[in-house]
Amino acid sequence: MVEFATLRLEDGVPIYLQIIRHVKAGIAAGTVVDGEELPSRRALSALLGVNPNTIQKAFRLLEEEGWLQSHTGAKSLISATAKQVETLRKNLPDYQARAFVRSMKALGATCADTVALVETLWKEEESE
Amino acid sequence: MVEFATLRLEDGVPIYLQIIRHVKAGIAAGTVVDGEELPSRRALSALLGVNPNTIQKAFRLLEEEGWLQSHTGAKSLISATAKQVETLRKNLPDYQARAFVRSMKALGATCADTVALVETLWKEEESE
Amino acid sequence: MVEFATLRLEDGVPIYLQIIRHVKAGIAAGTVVDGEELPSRRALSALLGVNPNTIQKAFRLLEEEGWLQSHTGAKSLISATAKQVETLRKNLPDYQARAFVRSMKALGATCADTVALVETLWKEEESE
Amino acid sequence: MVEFATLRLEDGVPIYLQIIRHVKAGIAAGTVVDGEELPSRRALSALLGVNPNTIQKAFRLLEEEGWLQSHTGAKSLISATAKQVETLRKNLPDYQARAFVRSMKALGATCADTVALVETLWKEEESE
DNA sequence: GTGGTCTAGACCACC
DNA sequence: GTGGTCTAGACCACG
Repeated sequence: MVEFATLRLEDGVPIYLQIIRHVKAGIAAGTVVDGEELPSRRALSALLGVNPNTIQKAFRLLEEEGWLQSHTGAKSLISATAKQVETLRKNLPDYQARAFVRSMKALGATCADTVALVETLWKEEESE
Repeated sequence: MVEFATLRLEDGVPIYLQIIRHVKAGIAAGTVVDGEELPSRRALSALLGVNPNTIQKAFRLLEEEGWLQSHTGAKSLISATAKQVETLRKNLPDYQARAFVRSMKALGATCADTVALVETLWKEEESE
Repeated sequence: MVEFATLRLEDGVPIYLQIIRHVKAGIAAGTVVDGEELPSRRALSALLGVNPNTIQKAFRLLEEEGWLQSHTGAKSLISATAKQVETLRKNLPDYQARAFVRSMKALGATCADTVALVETLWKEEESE
Repeated sequence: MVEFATLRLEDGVPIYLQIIRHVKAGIAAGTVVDGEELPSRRALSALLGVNPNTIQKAFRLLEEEGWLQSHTGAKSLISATAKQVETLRKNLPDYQARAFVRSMKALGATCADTVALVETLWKEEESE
């Protein structure tokens, strides 16, 4: 089952895009594999506190792009061939990480500072 | 004059927010100081390829938060007291890093993975 | 449903202000009452031939002044307590008349001229 | 000399348009006649508390429409042939008065109410 | 030239 | 369908 519990929605970015990116990023990272189940639209809607229509939109777009197969009355399943995954991994250059590195540089931080900060916060988030 | 040539606009995040962040990052980094001029709305609009109105919105919000002063017919000036800068310098990197850590966790990455990724990208960005 | 069919947009005055005035006039006249529905942004936009955003601005300002309540996905409703209506009924005609008197004086008209003009136009408008 | 002392600038309408309308309305009303002097740009700017550029714009447009003749170093003079005045009187249907009558009707006032209100306010304004 | 505002159209999230 | 927001372009007043 694709995991959404750890997804924190960010402000200013369309929610349906964040959901799509989350799924794609999981596929690229290998934590989400072909044939895996997705939560039902209703469950995900409740989990994220978002309108079912918005979930529906994300799922529809994912299906149109071929990352998802959904059959009425059954759960949606991830559909990712090795080739698709390969392409994704190349074309999804981990925007967030790259943007993060750039912004830390803009703030004048060093690589060591940044790594230390990440490690500190990682532990903090763990204990929450 | 505050520098914007290095700003690369990211897709999916409101442009005016990216401009605000860029200015704040400059202030926090110390490359932008109190009393410094900002480019005119038209100049910045042409440089970034966005509508002057979008720049206007970013500047208006920055003014409302007290980071700049603008007077009709004259250039806008950065307005940052030492105290404001201090606060910003403390909170901004932390805020960015926390969002990044959360997104990496959501992808199922480990702390070690993340640190490695940051170090790799840091070097890549350096050589560009 | 608040009626806008009789509203004739005037040139040289911001459209959103004319819309605001029309709604307030309706409330002051008693033809628009508390709890009444307003047309949707799209419907009114089509009726008046202006951008939906302009309607939105008028409605937003009316809401900020407490003359209506709007909830996403539902129609906007007029919100006018008896006290608010009373105040409006007293001040609005006076305000409009004062501006008119000033402009007629500025043209060098006499009081008698002005009264005659008003009476003439009143009849003209009646027969239309 | 064309009189501007009684002109009260209204909010929301471009200042240069209000100045143009004031002059034209004076011509149509007969209180401003051919050959009459206008105040200097500087004097009018000071009187109305408005930027000289804005006065200049109004004068320029009036001249382009043929209502004004200006010669460098001399005062501007009204230029209004009988025919022009006739045309103006027909085409300038006293927008303000008509708009005022309409708005009072929208407020549910009667003709008598309105006339009484105008007379009251006329005296009030006089004593100021 | 400068900043400020109004109108316009497209897109988002919600019912 | 609804209201809310972002981007866009033109115009205004000002120095």
